[in-house]
Amino acid sequence: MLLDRLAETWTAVAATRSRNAKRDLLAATLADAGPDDLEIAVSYLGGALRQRRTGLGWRGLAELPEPAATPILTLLEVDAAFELMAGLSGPGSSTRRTAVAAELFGQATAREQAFLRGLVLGDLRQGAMDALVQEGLAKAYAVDPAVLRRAAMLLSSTTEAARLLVREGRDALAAVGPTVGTGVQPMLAASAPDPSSALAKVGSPAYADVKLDGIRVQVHRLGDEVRIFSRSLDDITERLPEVVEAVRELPARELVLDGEVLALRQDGRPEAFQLIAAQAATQAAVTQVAAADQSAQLGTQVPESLALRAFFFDLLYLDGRSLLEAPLRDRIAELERQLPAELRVERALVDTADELAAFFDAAVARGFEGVVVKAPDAGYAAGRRQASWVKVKPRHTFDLLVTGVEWGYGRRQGWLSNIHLAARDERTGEPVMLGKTFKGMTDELLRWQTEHFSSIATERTDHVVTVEPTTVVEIACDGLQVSTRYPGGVALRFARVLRYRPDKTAAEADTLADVKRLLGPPVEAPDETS
DNA sequence: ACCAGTTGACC
DNA sequence: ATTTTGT
DNA sequence: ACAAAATGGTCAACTGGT
Repeated sequence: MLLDRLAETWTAVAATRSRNAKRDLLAATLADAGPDDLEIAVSYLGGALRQRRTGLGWRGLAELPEPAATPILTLLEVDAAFELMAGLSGPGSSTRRTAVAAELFGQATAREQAFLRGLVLGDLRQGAMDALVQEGLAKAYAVDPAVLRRAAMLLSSTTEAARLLVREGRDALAAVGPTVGTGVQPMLAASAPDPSSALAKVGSPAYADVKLDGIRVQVHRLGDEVRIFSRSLDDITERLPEVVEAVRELPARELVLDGEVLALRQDGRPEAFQLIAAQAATQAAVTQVAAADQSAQLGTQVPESLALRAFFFDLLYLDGRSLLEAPLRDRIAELERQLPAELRVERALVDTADELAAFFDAAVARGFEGVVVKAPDAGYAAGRRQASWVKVKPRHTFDLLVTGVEWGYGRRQGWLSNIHLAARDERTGEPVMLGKTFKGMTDELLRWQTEHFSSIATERTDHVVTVEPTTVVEIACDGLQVSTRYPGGVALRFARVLRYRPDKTAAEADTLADVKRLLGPPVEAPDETS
């Protein structure tokens, strides 16, 4: 199949808002793809290359060669080119990658170049992604969409489901079960603003799990072989040797566990997410030892490595038996039989909103992120964000100044969208930037912002309109994080707009000191000798 | 030996 | 990650 | 009820250049 066929489909899919029409367009193209093309077509129409990383990004695509006049590229050729780029590493690889990319894009027509660009950047904007491609594929092959979706979730991707479907047929799809060693799409949680609405969504009684702010992991064990997958099903086994060891010591031979990895301090409170994530992103212990040796010789400091531990909250597979369809209460019972308490997330079974609120308050007081409220009867809905799991986190609010706004893209084109947020410096009164947000804005608010901020603009560039720092906006966030980018040394985490405060003047906005109170009482500064 | 820019992954 | 919009 | 888009911040790895 020619790449042009997918580029054409992409244009057509983007042109309609009807999901059914999108599905039919996708189905027509997928029905025409041969067995060798199907996986690539499924992946590309879903907006993704088959390679997880190619080393190409927006910078690498900044200058493209003249487009070709006629389409000649085949899917196999394109996939091979990206495969080549993905495999390049070491000195000279960057130059080589640029050359390969230039050759590929030089053979592409203008429309194909735009399509490829969207694939590389994950920026297709056609109003259809993985889920709609599944529907299209199901229609093209006349299989039950629910069967296809389930297979995709259990096989880790729609591409894998497509491969199985085209090679082994419909029956093989229906027979798919969870397999030790193949990542299952993790179940996600909906969210609620407070404990009582969470309980209202889930129903009672409900389980309340302490929500840990770390790295989501799915751990597979088959005998001595242990594999750890991240939320996106990346294999991160090499980065978490302590977790491998802990799981190897369990009595069960075959396991698929769902949990969170983090580090606790001496006092039992969790380390900051930033430290945990940094540790988890660091390659194998061998490298760390080497780095420590090296820095010892140089007399420099290497940050002390954190002891990462896994805390599990679900069990999906045990010794030949899938537990995906089993109700949570049964999965929990089995989890408690198989794992010692030190490896489990703390949880309670609650009946009332008051009990839940007390559990939530206690968890937050101990430094944890919040709670996840779960329906005892629900099965494990792989890959879905259902009301059977609902997370709740404390919400903090500040009144901040808007110092600038950025022009939006895509459906926000032509509107001033992303706003720059600042607190007042308590001494000088000058705004200190703490981050940006585009969240919480309705279309109506976007219209208002565009008009309002245009009227108080002091400076304009291509992307950013600087404004007089007089507008006060009420912002919600999950907390603060240490920042080297922003001058106050902190940035807002998950900031979103609640409402504008036309009733407040700039002088009434919160100060940097007000915001920093969220960090808790200031820590004794260690003696800094250099 | 170190720095800066880019990419990719986590939340 | 969160939120809004549209089917 | 679900899917998609729009865009946030941080960190480590990697590469090329000084």
